[in-house]
Amino acid sequence: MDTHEPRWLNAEEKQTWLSLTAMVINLSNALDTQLQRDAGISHFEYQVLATLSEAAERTMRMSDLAILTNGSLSRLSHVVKRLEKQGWVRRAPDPDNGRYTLAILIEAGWEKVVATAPGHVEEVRRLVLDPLTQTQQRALRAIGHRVNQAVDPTDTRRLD
Amino acid sequence: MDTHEPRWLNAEEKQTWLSLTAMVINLSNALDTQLQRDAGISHFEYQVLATLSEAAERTMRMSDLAILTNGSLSRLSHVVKRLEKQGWVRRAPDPDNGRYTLAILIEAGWEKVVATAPGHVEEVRRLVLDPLTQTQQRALRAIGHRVNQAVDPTDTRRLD
DNA sequence: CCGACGAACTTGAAGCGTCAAGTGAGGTGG
DNA sequence: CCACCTCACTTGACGCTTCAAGTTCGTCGG
Repeated sequence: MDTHEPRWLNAEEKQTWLSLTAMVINLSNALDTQLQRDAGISHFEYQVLATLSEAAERTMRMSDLAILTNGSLSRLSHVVKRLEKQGWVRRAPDPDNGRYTLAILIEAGWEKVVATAPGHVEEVRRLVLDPLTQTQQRALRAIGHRVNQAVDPTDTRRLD
Repeated sequence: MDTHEPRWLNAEEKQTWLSLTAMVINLSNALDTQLQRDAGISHFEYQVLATLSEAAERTMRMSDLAILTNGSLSRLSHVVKRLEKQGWVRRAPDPDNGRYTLAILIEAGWEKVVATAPGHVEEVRRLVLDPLTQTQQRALRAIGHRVNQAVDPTDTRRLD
């Protein structure tokens, strides 16, 4: 086999890594499943709706929304088009600067969030918050911060 | 329109949650990007090849492989078909029981893993292991274990 | 034995994300 | 004041995952 032998993973590091990848995939699946079952939307669609629902005027520029939802602009564009077709969101050019597009959560979309959020929050509690102690939650915030910094050092969101 | 008002997330819980979802997405993207760039394969394809490379005889039943890679059997079936087309894997019915299919890593696939693993491990170190202290790594293993148990209580893999 | 049932896949179609190539509005330099 | 450039998207095609239906192989009851 190889003879470069890079800094290989020892048993504990491997365990850390397996544990993390399993968690990543299991969580994604579980949340998508719950939202699909109870609300017929994907986790990303929910994130878009929920993020808009908390924004001033329930309105946000597409590019800002893309950053907050951790998605590409292209992905967001496709998703917002679908949400628009559902009658939950509308788009309008930013009057301050025609290059920007504003995504605006309209009434039916607000109602969708209100109807969906409680069940989703319950699931988040059940899968993540409830099984963890306060100390573990604090540790998880710090871990997330470190990893997110490593992935994208220019990310300056208030996620500490 | 609800007045149930479930146990809502407080500021810290919300921070924990945002931090975790951001990490989940950032990590998935970063790992897929690195593997795609350096080896032309997806993270899931790598997981399949790497898992097979560590199995006895470099052989595993499809259903066991699906569990270890956290994927559905259908997804695995499609992926293994592609890997087979690449000449990295072959399939054969289990001689002990014709209902099972064995996935077998052949020489070219082993070489692919050997060529790809060092760069991937480096990236895992850079993004996850290096930024975290020993204490945080221990905490992350425990957190992963708790969350994975919550998602699937029947999961009995040795992921402690 | 044989017929029904279930487990372990496999397949095809449909939907979502990505990537690359457009479009159109706002600067900016000459 | 107009050519050019860049930014903020938008679009279309392609690839991958999912979901629902098969198919095949054992097994178990009669």
